Amino acid sequence: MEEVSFFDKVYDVARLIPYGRVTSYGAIAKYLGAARSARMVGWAMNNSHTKDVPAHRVVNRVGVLTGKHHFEGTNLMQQLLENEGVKVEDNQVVDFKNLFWDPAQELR
DNA sequence: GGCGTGACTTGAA
DNA sequence: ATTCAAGCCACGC
Repeated sequence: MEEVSFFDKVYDVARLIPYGRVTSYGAIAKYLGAARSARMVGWAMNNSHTKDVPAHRVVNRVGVLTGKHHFEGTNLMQQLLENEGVKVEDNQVVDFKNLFWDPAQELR
C-alpha cells in the first residue's frame, strides 16, 4: 500500500534536486516507473506552486524551459537558474547534459 | 459523463 | 538526418 501519491513522489524527487543542477520530467517519471507518463509529472508541477518544489530546476529532456510560462514572471525561471549558476540561453540550459541530474542514477 | 487539453517522451516512417 | 504520430493519466468544461 502506497500512502504516497504519484504527485507526492514527484515533489519529493524535485526537492532532492541539488543546487545548480537540473533534471527532466521524463527522468523523474522513469524513476517513478512511469516513463511514458512524463505529462503527469508536468501536470503535477502545476500544483508545485502550493508546495516547496523547485520546479525551475525541472526542464524538458533537451534542457528547454518549457514551463517557464507557468511561472509568475516570464523570465523568473531563467532568473532562478542563473542565480544558481546555471546558464540559460534562449530558454535553453547551457551545458545541460553536464548539469543533468538523473534521480535513477544519483539516488540509484 | 464524455471530450479535449497539457510544465513530455519515445519510436517509427 | 528530420518530421509525424501515438502514449500516458489527471483535470476542466
